[in-house]
Amino acid sequence: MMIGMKKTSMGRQKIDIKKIENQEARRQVCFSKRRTGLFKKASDLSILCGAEISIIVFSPAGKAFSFGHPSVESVLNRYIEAATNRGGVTNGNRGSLLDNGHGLSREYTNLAAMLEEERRKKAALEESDGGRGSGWMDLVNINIEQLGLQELQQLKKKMEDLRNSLLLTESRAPSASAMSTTQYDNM
Amino acid sequence: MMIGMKKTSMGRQKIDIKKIENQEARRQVCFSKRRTGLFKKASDLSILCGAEISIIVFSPAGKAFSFGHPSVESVLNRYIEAATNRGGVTNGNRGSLLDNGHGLSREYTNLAAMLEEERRKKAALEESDGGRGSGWMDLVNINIEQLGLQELQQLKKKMEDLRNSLLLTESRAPSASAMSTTQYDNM
DNA sequence: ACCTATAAATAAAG
DNA sequence: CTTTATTTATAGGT
Repeated sequence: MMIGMKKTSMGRQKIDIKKIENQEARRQVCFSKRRTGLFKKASDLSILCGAEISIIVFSPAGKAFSFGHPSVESVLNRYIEAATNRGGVTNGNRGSLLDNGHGLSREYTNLAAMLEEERRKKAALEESDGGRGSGWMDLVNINIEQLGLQELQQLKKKMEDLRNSLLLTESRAPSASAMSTTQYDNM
Repeated sequence: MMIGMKKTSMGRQKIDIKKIENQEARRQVCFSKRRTGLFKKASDLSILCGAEISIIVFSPAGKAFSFGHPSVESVLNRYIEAATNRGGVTNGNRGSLLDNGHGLSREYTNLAAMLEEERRKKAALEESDGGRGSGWMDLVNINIEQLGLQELQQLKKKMEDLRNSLLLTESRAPSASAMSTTQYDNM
């Protein structure tokens, strides 16, 4: 830089890592730039080290963006599988459902409680249906309290398989990295 | 820096973004450093902009690491919900199952096909069971081909709800950011 | 794990 | 979107 030349920019300023509030524009710009940077870093990491990565981001406005290598779905599948095979994950997040480190009886309790809760939800749902339902759903209505641990585990696996086939089916030809800017309607 | 002082480091070197091979140690170090950096960037973004973020990373060795704000599970739930409500997502990834942009009849076809496949899987599973099963699973055995679109959609939703309650239940008290280094056994 | 020199990301402004 | 000045991330070495 030449001596005596006036600065034409104040350059990058240091900012505190705390929520940007009451500056809609500044926050939006920051989000866009940093989301781009984050996805770039993820891409670099996956290429350099051959790591599999999935990132999902919701903007403050509620738009969803995602990055995945080889794909979001394949990584989520692998994660869910790993968690399932382990019987749970311990990831440091407070309130994580997939809470590991319990014995079988505890797992049984949790499973039964969860299914019980689901049964309540379903009942409420069908009630709100105003009795218009054809009743076919009752076919899935198992008397959960009667089931043993092994059966609960089988049901769990079955539901996981079903969910996988419905939502998270293995992706095909996932050899390259992919970036995406999926946008749902603002929610 | 003092004049005449010898450089004690060659500083950061420029590297190409291509897979590091045949240098196990270098790749491992790179992975650790960059994973840390990636999670830091994600944390900064979530704090600065109030964004919700979930990151799942599998190391080349197969270890899983995750970051989530407010939690991995809550963001995955929101993502799956958003995809479900839309009837699918369009995320640029090749082979994505949640492929949107089709009419209802096409969705029906896909759903029926998926459930059909699931039926086959289940049959195979029960066969490998050697007939030891108590048969309770048949209660869930619906004649899928007979169902209409609306019923398939209800079944889909039901299965999603069940899966959510089994694996991705809403996390409690997820007000703060969380970093985690979940480790499964190498796979 | 820690250090240093340099590459890369990015805040503010145009 | 582009430029610029500065902060931040990190490759290689110890």
